[in-house]
Amino acid sequence: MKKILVVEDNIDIHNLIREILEKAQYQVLNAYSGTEALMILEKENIDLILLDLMLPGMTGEEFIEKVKNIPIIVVSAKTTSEDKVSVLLSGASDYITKPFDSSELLARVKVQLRTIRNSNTIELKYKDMFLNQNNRCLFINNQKITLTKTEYAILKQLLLNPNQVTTKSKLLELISNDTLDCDENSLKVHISNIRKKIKSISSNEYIESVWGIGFKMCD
Amino acid sequence: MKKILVVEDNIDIHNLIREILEKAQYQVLNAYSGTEALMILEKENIDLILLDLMLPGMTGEEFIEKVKNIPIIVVSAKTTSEDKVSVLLSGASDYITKPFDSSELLARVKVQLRTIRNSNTIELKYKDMFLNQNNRCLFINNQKITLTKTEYAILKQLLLNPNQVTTKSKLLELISNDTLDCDENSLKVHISNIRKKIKSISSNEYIESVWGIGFKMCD
DNA sequence: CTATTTCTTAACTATTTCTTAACAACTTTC
DNA sequence: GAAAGTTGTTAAGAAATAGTTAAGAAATAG
Repeated sequence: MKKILVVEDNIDIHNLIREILEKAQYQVLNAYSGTEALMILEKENIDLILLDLMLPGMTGEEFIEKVKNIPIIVVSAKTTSEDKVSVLLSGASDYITKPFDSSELLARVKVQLRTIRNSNTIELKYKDMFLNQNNRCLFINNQKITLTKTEYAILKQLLLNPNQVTTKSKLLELISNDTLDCDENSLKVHISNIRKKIKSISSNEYIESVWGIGFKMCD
Repeated sequence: MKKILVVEDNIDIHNLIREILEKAQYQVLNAYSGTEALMILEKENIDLILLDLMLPGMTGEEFIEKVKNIPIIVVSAKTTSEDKVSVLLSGASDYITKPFDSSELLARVKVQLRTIRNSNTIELKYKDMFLNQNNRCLFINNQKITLTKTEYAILKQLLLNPNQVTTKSKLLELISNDTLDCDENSLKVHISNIRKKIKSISSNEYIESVWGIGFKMCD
């Protein structure tokens, strides 16, 4: 799940951008000034910055020069070539003029996020559920759930075959660490624990039990 | 000197672009069709492609999909968002509409040429953490931490794959100097020592353990 | 060769995860 | 609708893994 920092002081435009990005399943962080944005950058690992040039307290160029190694897309009302050129040369990766088309914004966001370093996230997706196979975290509605090794193994199996029932014996085989020291009782507890974790952040049901057979992802 | 391949069948525009680029000290190679461009790509080591969409014989999208790992800036007369979006999503890195401003063209060319893949000064960064690869120093919040060889190797591995779990065995392999004289116990001590050093200057947590698997940089 | 730094080992503690077991709740069968 | 079978929940203790510390071995620098 990619983290995008939106730096824009106009509330309406800020909310518009956030809505577009969240609908496209990005995690959005918000800053309303350059200094606030810099503070967030210290604490969070941001994949991309969307920046309005006219900010209180600090110019866009000053901000851009302080940021290293994170792509910046400038979103600005200034349409002249001189503006674009100076921003691009000072370090921004792209420049979009307001008013912008949401699909073009998303396309340009994607371009920035598909660089070599960002291109290797393998995610299993089901409805609004994302299982990141690189860091073994589950995201639902952009909220992170940390899974144990066994819980991860179970969910991965279910998500790999979302429309099929996975039998209890198949799941048991999966989670039995080398030797077979694991019974059906244990599996029930794991399933229960996964559901409990999910329930803490979402009211939806995700794991459905198939009586006498096993489990599958809900339709 | 960077090599730029210009793919454009209109002679006048082609010459205009070539002039602009050559004046800016780039080496320009010329193709007047998609097939010709592909032939050149096989023989030359191209850093960037400027592509007109309307080509004889092959559509722009077809061409883009055949090119791997070379940034493409599309230069097109089509100005609609749909055109831009489809081209950007199919793999182009940027899109400029005709008529274009020469300084903007040059700025966007520069942006593409300064991407990670083209630069050799990869400063490893994570949140407010910088790993200097020349002198093996770690900077957090501008304060310097001196790392040992092994500590540096571990941190470098983690920083190269942010948000990914690096397995214990992978780390062990990394730090085992030639021969395998290093066990899991030792790794635990190194991690502990790195954390202790970091803790002396920052209250943030950086290295997170993933139970049963390995370690990763914190979210 | 000596002094210093770095690495490994080992013993121990702390923490997380897994299994067990008892029981409650629900389905199916007769 | 009672009995048998299956699933769900909870809590506690067992097992596995992680973290800390200190001391001596190994490597490196002077």
